[in-house]
Amino acid sequence: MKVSTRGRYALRMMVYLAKAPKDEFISLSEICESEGISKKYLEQIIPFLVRKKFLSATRGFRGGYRLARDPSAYSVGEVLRCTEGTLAPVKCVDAHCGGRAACDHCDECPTHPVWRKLSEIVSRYLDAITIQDVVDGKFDVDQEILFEDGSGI
Amino acid sequence: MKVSTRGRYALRMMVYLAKAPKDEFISLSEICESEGISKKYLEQIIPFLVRKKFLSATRGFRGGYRLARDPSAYSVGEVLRCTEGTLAPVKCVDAHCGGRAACDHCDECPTHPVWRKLSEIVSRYLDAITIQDVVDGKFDVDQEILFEDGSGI
DNA sequence: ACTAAATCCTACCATGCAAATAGGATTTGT
DNA sequence: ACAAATCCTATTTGCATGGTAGGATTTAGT
Repeated sequence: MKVSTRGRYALRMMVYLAKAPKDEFISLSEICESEGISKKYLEQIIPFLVRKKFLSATRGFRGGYRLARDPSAYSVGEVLRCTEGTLAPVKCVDAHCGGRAACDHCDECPTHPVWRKLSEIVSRYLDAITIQDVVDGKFDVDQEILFEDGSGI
Repeated sequence: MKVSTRGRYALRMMVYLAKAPKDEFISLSEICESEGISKKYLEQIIPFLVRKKFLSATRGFRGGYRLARDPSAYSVGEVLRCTEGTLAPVKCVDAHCGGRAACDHCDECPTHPVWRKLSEIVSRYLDAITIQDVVDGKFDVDQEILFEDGSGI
């Protein structure tokens, strides 16, 4: 039930960039030194963020990275999903497999709804906070956002 | 961000036992056949549940396992914590390390509160549903239970 | 054109852990 | 004694995480 370093590093990087002056490209060396993350390793995580247009990059002299959008336009959830692949706590509730593929008896499995709800709760929380929120230290989310269907959880 | 088979198997086993006639000892063979789980593997997970008095066991002829308490007296959270070790999504919010040990700069880390809140949310949900709830197919939890501090999340 | 600073790309390695298997020792009711 | 079961301790296998290495490519400035 752990978030891997990929997702954690990615999030820290995005937050770091969000704090930098708007439109300024920050070199990977600076990010890694400040955050204490292996440059070679972060270098390996970044392409995912670039490919999804979360970051824009310039190469060459004075090159680096910056956020492609406003910090308030990223949810933490999408950043993590981008690097982790999924936020589902078990394979069989993963949207990628259409809710099956992993096991062929999800319908009868009494524990399946537990994981589905858990997945929902996790996603709702992480999708409700933005990179800007993290910068601002705001983590309390309105219950209305989390429970917009009005059906309890 | 995955729950391992240890936790999933343990939960399924507990639910299976909860459905069995009260006070009847069920052999591991029966459980494994019904649930389609490797006997040798589940045999390895069980000691944790026995040690924590979640299950009681009898050895020898006609031996087996049964729940030590009423199904409504177990939360899903404690079962998972027992087998998974922790439900914390990152080391640095793990209660075992007292909130540090993993990293030495949790105080300044802007992402730390995200993980702490996430951990809280996950725990609150899983601690609010019982094995009996799983048997009954009840997974909707009152918002009051999840947000008992009245402070949003 | 040259150079230095940077991203980009591809491959490789090492460690740990999940998941499962194996083989037997022990207990217990009949 | 026997059979059915739990208990115990190793061992194996595979894979993902986390990290390293080396170089190719791009770019700005001189």
